[in-house]
Amino acid sequence: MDALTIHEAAQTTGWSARMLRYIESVGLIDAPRSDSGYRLYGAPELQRLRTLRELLSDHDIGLGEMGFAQRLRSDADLRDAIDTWFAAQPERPSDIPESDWLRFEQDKHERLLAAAAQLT
Amino acid sequence: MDALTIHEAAQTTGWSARMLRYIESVGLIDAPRSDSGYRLYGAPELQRLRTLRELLSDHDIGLGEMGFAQRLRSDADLRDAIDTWFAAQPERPSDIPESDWLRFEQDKHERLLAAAAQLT
DNA sequence: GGAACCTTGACACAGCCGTGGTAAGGTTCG
DNA sequence: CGAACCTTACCACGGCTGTGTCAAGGTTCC
Repeated sequence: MDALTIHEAAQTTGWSARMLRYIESVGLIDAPRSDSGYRLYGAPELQRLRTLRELLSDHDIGLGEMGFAQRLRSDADLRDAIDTWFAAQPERPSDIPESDWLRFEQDKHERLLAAAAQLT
Repeated sequence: MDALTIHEAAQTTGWSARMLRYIESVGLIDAPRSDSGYRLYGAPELQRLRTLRELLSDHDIGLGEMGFAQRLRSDADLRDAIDTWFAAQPERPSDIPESDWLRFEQDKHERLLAAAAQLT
């Protein structure tokens, strides 16, 4: 009983079956497959689907944006290029010094690392 | 001679005047204004416009994505929420351990901090 | 073996995005 | 003062996105 079929998963998560396939095609949530190729949604996938839905509506972003966020985290070159572009204006200093959020980011990553360590 | 008008800036950067205004509306590059409200593009703005163009074509992303990237760096809540969503699947361990890129990120931020320090 | 699922692939369609153009009005400058 | 700029605010339009639906075919199960 711990693996729902696509329509059942749709029902309990509030997505449509079509959207579940779409989400998979975007690369955000891949459901494991049965021997014959049926998608099987277990507890982790259902959880992610629900939190995804929350995340999108809470912050008013779309699947496209999430796809981009994912690309950002898998493509180091892109991440660096964008960071560099935003960081690079030594002239006209902005009202918020760049080093502030950099420091903040680093702190956050330390927090995430600590949290991740506690998961194992 | 160190401030170009919008059409001149368009000419030398390869954008259209229309796009320069659009880029500003997205919040990526705000040109300073003259007393009467004319946009004035100085060397820093021209530089950013050129590198922006490069960035977009090199990585095949659009202004919308850049806008989202900017939102990511200014909205700590959003950043944390997305990071948490991607990080949260202790079940089904992914092939690339999460802590790897976290560590990588932290290293990168240290590099960026060092680079920023050298700018001043 | 047939009903009720699942699969992929395609067509459809509203809505937003990038981009251009134009209109109505202010500014600069010869 | 008139030409040639600039401003904002709209309309237009092709293309991509999100979403639905349908078709053709495989799977499960009573």
